[in-house]
Amino acid sequence: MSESSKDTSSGIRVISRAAEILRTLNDQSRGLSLGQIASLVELPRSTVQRIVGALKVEGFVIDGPGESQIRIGPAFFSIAAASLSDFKDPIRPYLEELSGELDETVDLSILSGSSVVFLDQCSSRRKGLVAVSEVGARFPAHSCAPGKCLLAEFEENSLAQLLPPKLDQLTNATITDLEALQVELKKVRSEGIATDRQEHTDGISAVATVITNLPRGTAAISIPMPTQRFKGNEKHYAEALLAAREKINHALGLNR
Amino acid sequence: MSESSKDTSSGIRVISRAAEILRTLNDQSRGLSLGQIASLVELPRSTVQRIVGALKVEGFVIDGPGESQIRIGPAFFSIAAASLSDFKDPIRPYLEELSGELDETVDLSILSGSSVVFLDQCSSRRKGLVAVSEVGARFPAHSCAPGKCLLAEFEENSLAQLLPPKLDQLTNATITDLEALQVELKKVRSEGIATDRQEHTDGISAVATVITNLPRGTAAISIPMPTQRFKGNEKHYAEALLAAREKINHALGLNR
DNA sequence: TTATCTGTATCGTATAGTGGTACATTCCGT
DNA sequence: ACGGAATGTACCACTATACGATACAGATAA
Repeated sequence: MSESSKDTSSGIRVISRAAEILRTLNDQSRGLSLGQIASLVELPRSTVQRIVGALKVEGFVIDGPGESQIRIGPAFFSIAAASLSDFKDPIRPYLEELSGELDETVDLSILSGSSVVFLDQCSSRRKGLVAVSEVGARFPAHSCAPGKCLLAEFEENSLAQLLPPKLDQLTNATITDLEALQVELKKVRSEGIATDRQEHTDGISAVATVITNLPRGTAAISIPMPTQRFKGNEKHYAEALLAAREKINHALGLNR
Repeated sequence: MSESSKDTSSGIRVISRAAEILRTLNDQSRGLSLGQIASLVELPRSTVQRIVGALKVEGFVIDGPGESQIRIGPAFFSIAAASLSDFKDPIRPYLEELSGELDETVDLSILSGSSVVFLDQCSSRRKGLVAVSEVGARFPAHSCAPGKCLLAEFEENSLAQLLPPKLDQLTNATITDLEALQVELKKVRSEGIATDRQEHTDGISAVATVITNLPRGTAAISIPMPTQRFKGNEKHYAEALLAAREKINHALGLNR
């Protein structure tokens, strides 16, 4: 019913609050003060201070040099560093192979809330125009190829909760209407390929597909490139991507 | 002793419990069942199930393919991936420079509890014998060069709580006595360099130094190599390391 | 069959987290 | 120099909240 932002919905309240604080901290890599966090997550400062204090003890957050510099802490790195390798390493060889074959950049990414996060990248050795995004970068999911193929894995009706109420417009090709996005995702589901035609960055297009049933969840592989190289070769890149996916699924023993 | 494992000591109980569950999961990268977790962290299964449930909602843990496959989840990656880059990227160029200059592997690591975790690595292009440890790997801190220089940053009396009661012996050069370790650390503090003479792995020696006051905490830079190349050149490598540290401190505007 | 795992659900209880309120500092723009 | 508004830290009565014993369905094994 209507009402409130009882979005929490389930689980232990402190934990969902702590998680929200961590997500908030992660967005602002400059660091935040207790008060800033409190107003961003809409909780009393005293409550935030206790939770942050607890997270600090565990190393999940850390004080920066000065005041108002609370940030994501090293415990996060140490836990993630180990598991991140488990995630990336098995797929890495296939990214390299695909990248070498096409001589284009290939990215590995996952969904984090309504954003795509890039976990790994194989750069092409090509000179001249190359599309590169940083590992660790976040893109709004609705605006890029890997995001769209990851979103396509969800039920139609669960998307509304997942996505923000308003879809940001990044270029004039960005899909900002939920209905239009649903139509697009339907196409993605049937083709197995998502295409981004300058929807995130002018001049850059991309294709992507999804790898499901990985031991740690679902990831996307994408190939971004200058639109000029993409035009006319859409099919070529899509097929290479699907072939790579097939190879990965087979090699890692994923069903589907 | 006395009593209980009230090691928690501070913070919110659920959070320290959740953190312990996460650390436990991270150690066993194969995944664990609720019951297994429960017995490892010594909590009732129902309690573990609620906490794990809450963590699952937030994406911090995820179910693996089958049963008894609870693991670290993608939310961890997505938060860490972004912040990890913030941590590594500013230092990376200097690692590369040092690695190129010496033609040896250079590692970046941090302390996680009583372990060292490797966050980044520049491999030498040298043929033949090269010392490589995986990014994400964990070494007991007392047994390796980066670990010793990170431990040297602590007060003498706080070490006893930080380290496990018994120091594991990995080779017959490993320091397993706390007193002896304290003496060694005193030397590390005065010289600014920690040396590992086959204390972690037979045949491998290493030097390391510490970078303090980084925006996200403290890290170590280390150069592992076959003992045969290290012998007689200790000073050469130590000086290169200190010079690199100076350069980093200056470039990143860290005091000290 | 029984025994032992798996994950899931229920529910009365009191513990554990909550958040108002207050304080010492420090850094602003008066 | 002076408020005013930040900062982080601390206290504490209240009751909502997390706790964990207990139970159930399903799977696997002996």
